[in-house]
Amino acid sequence: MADTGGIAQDQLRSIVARIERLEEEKTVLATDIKEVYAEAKGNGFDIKILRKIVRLRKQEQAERLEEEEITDLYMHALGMLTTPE
Amino acid sequence: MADTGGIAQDQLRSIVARIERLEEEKTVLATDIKEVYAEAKGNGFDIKILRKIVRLRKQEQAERLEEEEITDLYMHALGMLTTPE
Amino acid sequence: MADTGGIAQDQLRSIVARIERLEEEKTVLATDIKEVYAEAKGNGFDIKILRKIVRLRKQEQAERLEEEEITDLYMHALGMLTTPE
Amino acid sequence: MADTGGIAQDQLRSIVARIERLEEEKTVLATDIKEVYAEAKGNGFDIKILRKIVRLRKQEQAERLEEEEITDLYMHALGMLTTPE
DNA sequence: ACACAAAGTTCGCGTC
DNA sequence: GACGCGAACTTTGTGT
Repeated sequence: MADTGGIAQDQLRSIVARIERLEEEKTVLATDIKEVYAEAKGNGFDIKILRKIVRLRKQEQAERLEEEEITDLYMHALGMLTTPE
Repeated sequence: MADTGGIAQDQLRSIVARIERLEEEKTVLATDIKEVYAEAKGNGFDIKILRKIVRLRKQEQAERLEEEEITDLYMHALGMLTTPE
Repeated sequence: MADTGGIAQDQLRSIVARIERLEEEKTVLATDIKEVYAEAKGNGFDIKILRKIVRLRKQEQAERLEEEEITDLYMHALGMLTTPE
Repeated sequence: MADTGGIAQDQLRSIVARIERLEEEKTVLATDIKEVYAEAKGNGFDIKILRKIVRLRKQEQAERLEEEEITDLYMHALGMLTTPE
């Protein structure tokens, strides 16, 4: 990495390129999502409610995962498991 | 949409499913990006600096686009271009 | 606000002072919370689990509020209420 | 703590209650701070700049404390002070 | 103004 | 007991 004239620069370029590529794809998806909402609105759905439904479903899933986690945590605390794999 | 017993529900399901699918993909990309940063860190790069580089490049690109836009605008104003189709 | 030599400066001082005062109090509370965790650890409790319990309880409360909200939203959407007050 | 049927549960309840109480107060303060910013904005101040001012002042204070600490350290090392407190 | 997403900072733990 | 790592919390910026 101290070799600033050599391999490090190539590595840096590669890293930046990969990140930019991924971020670009992410932006595309964000756009797609917006379009779905817009289309739904065109079909008479209320975007605000749609967003809330999506959010609620995400929360419910998160809650489920969280509960599993805490169960695992307790089981470990009680010595019922040795290590998380 | 008032037809709550029929097609609207199917539509709603479809919309929510599409959004959730896209958001999931977006999450995957966010994870991938984090992994690239983590890998870079493992190779001795400073994540904070990497983020700054990426941010700067995005800004520069935005500025370049901005300039192109303004240039186009002027050229149109001067009658040097016809309207873009 | 353009009157930089006069009232605006006093206002600015007052604003900054109020914020700093509040942040100081906030920091004190954060310290207190840490101390409770530390004390609990001294009594054989697992900090990680404690944090998770607290988080979970907060989520559950948030979920309850969220559901009420969405209920209201639907009722409005169905024309059962006129305006949110 | 292994006495899950007895005192530990009371202790746990007490711990969680204390934390939740403190966090609630902390939330109130956070809200108050936001309100001060909002009010300032209403009086024509730029929130972003205000935040920067507050941040800078905090840094400066931290630096001052740091210097005092180092000074104390040196003075101790030179035997110019006895141990504090 | 509110909620979401991203970034930065801090904290707790395992290791040496 | 100090240091680094990984995770959690906080804060900042953005979009609706």
